[in-house]
Amino acid sequence: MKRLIPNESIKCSILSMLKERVPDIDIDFGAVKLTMQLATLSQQSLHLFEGHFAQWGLSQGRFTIMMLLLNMPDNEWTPVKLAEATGVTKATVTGLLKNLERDGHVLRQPHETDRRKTRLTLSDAGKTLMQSVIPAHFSQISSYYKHLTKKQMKQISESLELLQQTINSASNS
Amino acid sequence: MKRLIPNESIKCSILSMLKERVPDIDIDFGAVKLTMQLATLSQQSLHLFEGHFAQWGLSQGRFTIMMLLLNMPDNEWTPVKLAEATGVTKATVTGLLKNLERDGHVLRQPHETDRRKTRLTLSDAGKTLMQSVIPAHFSQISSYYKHLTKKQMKQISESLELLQQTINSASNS
DNA sequence: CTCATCTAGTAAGGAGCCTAACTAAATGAA
DNA sequence: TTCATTTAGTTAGGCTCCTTACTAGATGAG
Repeated sequence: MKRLIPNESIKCSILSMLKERVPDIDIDFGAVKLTMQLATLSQQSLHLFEGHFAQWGLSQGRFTIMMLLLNMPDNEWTPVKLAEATGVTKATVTGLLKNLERDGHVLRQPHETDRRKTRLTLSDAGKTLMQSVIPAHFSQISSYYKHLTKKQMKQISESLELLQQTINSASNS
Repeated sequence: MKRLIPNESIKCSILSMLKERVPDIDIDFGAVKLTMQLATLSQQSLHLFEGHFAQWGLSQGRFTIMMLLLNMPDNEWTPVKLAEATGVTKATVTGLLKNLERDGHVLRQPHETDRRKTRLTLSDAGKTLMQSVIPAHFSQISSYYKHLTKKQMKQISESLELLQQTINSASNS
């Protein structure tokens, strides 16, 4: 399991060590604990999703790109538009497209009027793949939450929303 | 901002597209939404932390390793022990150590009795660095949550705990 | 003692992310 | 028209992660 976050027993040791080492308190150890919890969860959830996509030789990034190409063909997708839509650099998109094209999922065609641009589309094979991935993927996901009550789901969603806001304000400061 | 998750407006389009494309319901769209929320949050929080560590030329992985070497010297740290403690492969640890040694933070010494092993310690420079990173890092973290109430913190922590369990049972199935 | 096996660690190569620097094409102000 | 600037996209090289395959040393059964 991909973590790079200390395991539980070691996390505890570190926390108690911290309390000795940084006793001058402006530090809320509740916040530190929460942060560790969040970091661990984030690692694990992303890893879970990656494992998911790996079943079909995809990854989060490859899946997202193919999802966009599949569902919004009117958009005349280009690498730059994909980069903006997914929040990743142009160079990263280039790399992902290179492999997606190599694997026969995506086609790169020159744009008719603007010769700088590249028009991106899913190949037939790519479309077929997505047709089988999508139902499996999303029913798999929804099965994870089967044992949670509506109320729990709501609480979790609210908490994630709060964290989202916290992180956004932190990122912009 | 590193995401590789579609932005909000596109996420909405995808969701509505999904409802047409996969109408045979065993799918709880609440769950799908929650998953997207979790994925986005995970990406962003990890990215925030990375930006954090980058202030001192570190990364999550480098910081974790140095934290372990600093706080638990009795442990006679070796690459294998680090890999176990952090949940990452031996090969990954080798790579991280290579760079940490190159940057003068960590020392690799041959083990006295078992010549297969490598004894790992922080260099003086590494210790000094951590002495300045730790207080700054953790006070920065705790400042993020200043505007949250105790009650909110508690709710968030519980939600993360629930998600943690959900993910763990999903990973083991 | 010997030899198969286990353990510690590294190497090679791939993927997904980044930044910085580049080419080629379009645009627009003088 | 011309030439600086902007835009689209790729390349090169770095980091962190992975898997697979290897070397060297320790261990233990016969």
